Amino acid sequence: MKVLNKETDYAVRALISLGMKSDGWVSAKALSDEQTIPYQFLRRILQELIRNGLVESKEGAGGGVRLAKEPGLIAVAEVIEIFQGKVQLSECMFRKQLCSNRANCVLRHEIMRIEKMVNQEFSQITIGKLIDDLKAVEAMKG
Amino acid sequence: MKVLNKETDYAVRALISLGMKSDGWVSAKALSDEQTIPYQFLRRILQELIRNGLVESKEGAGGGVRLAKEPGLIAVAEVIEIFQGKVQLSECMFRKQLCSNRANCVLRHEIMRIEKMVNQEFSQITIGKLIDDLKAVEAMKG
DNA sequence: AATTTCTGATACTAATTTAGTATCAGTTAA
DNA sequence: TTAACTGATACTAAATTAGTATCAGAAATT
Repeated sequence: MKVLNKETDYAVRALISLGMKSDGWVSAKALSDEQTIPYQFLRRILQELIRNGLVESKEGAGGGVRLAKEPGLIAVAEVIEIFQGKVQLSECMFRKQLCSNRANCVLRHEIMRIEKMVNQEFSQITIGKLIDDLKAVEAMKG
Repeated sequence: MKVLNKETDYAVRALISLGMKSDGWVSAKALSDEQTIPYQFLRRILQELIRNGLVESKEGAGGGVRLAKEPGLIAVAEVIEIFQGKVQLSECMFRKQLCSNRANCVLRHEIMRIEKMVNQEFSQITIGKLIDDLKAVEAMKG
């Protein structure tokens, strides 16, 4: 059971990398090389991040992308939602056969609780936090 | 982002159904009809549940399957693990580029915490509990 | 003005996973 | 001996995920 797919994975890595370079525009090519993410794939991912306001871009030579917000304001939950949609159960688990009244369905209730929990957790992990953690690890290594 | 796939979904439904019939063997055919689960698919799912000791079977005419344990001792977590494997992150998120020391990797640590949490929650939801919840809902409907 | 370096948009193919089907051998009850 | 079952396993189809390709247009550089 894989929690994060490649898009989310690459997106988070790209966001971390962008967050660590505070100045100027970074080209998709440069990012792709640095993080060894397939170039065209990364382009599409960046475009999606741009559409969703996490990243902004500048066209033309010397252009590129950069974070559109403080790293501390970008939660991993947002990234997951962009590329994988909201966490949800199999739609059929609580169907007719077992539970004719969806609204009152206790089972459904149970799992929505878990979903909410997971979402809250991922909301608290921001790109900024990941960068800090990374720096801490780097520092320890000396 | 789908948490449960069809196999898990069908498996849970089958287990609930079996748990509600306390007596005798139920044929895959009967279960398939009752829960409208594709017969051959259900057969494979049941075989997997049998291999994993959640269900036991009797061959031949008049045979079928039944729970091998108390419903209260079968956790949804087990079922998920059988059909979808342990919850895990994308393997690549914490690779070389970002974190050369997997063992000490703080990021990894973060998400393993969430995984553990989810697992604990799913461990507490047993087939027995689901059956009780279902009965409560049925009773309310009058 | 022409060229190069970049993004925007979007269509496409390939690989993998998930869902579902089919078949045959063997077991048990009637 | 036949019908109703499971055991094992190979197969196909559909959907999703991963990755590629292409063309148009924008800005910096020459």
